Amino acid sequence: MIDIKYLRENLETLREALAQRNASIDLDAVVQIDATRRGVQHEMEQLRAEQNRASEEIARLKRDKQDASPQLEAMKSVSARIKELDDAVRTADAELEDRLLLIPNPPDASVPVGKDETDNREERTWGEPRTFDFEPRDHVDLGATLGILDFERAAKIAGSRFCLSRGAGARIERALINFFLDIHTREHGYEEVLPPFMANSDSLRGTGNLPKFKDDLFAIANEGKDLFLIPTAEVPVTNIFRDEILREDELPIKFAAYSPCFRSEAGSYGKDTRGMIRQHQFNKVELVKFTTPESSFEELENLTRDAERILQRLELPYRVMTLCTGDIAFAAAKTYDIEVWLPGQNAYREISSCSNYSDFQARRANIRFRRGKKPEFVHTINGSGLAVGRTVVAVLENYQQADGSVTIPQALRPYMDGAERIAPRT
RNA sequence: GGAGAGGUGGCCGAGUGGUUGAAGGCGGCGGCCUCGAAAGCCGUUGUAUCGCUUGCGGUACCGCGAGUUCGAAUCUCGCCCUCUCCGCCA
Repeated sequence: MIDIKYLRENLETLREALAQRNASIDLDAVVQIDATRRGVQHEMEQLRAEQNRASEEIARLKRDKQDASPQLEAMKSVSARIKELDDAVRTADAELEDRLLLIPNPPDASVPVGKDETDNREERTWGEPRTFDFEPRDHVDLGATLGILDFERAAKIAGSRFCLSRGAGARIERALINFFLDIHTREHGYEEVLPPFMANSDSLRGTGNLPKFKDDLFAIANEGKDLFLIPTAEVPVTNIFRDEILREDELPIKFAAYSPCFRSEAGSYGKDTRGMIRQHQFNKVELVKFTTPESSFEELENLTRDAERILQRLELPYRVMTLCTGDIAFAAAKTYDIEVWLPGQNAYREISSCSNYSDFQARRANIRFRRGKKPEFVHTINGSGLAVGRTVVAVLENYQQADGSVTIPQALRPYMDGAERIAPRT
């Protein structure tokens, strides 16, 4: 959430930043509501002060067994007026909050200005896309031949955009989860957490998924339940410290969490319908950091490198893109996308998105830390480390052989009972 | 799902209509004492917001929301959450 004080004092800067994001927000209306609210609130507080003084007077008179009825009579109208003003303040407060919750995070100055994904900037590439002496197949073909990915039966069970993994397909998914968590906890210093896979609306508001992106979520249908399936472990993990004040010497706090992720994909009809690139449910290991404001951009660099290292260990070629102002997500101040090479699509595809949210989520979720007298908002950073389903896709497509079998990456073999390849079912 | 108990400051824990932002304790910070430390003693120690601004003052906050009242941590109603017992259950 944007700081209302910042909005008041940097109106034109903010207007420009939001324009670069292609966001149309009526900032003047916000300023107007804020001014009205403060005016009414001030008037109300003056009256309350008067009421408090009178109350003390009345208490004193009663103690002394004196008549207080004139004071009581006089305060009746003051009390009524306070109630009116209080209602007005509440109304203005609610409207102000509604509007503030819909204002995106202004992009950091280092973010390239651009209108859409074509303006994203390539930061670096790693590895060489492999050249095939045969026509490489995509993971759907490979998965069918190998008998490890069954989309037809998944559709029977749950509908489109689900996958049923079998045998080595299920096994490699589990192997990757363990591999990711082991690297991040043993080598990168993250603490493993296993969070709830459902979260309430306060939590989703904290991370910025609500109120604006309700349609992207699956809500639990039970009557009266305020619960949603999490779209990413970022939601429960970021909310671990909601409404808490941390100590400076605890920071940075680094969590790695496995969770399934549930997304309605409401806005993506007809997009990536083939295979397991875009599913209603997928596994992911998420990295989440809580940092001081001055260290957050450095910590974003580190977190991105931590995610990249997984691809390096799996020897999968990738590139890192900085998202431009027009492509960056609602809550993020800066985002790097890591895109893995997929021979089946002859393209780089996103496998991790690493963002610095600055104090945007911390303000919404009220996550602070203390150094000196005043508590300050922390900065939050998170990124995939990595999306598991898409890693399966990348491994199958990059490690496929002419006979339809798939070699298992060296780093993964200890997690697969030493197996070296996945062979077609006979 | 049924029955009961309870939600107060960083933590524990008093308070049951009127100097209560809230006793007391713990913890934190500063000081005294000491060669140093511990113990002991003294002092200090919430958050948010508004207004004049080295500082000071106002207002709000005792799970959340509504109500009664001149005045609510305290009384009434609704909701949420936690704990204990029973039932069901991986």
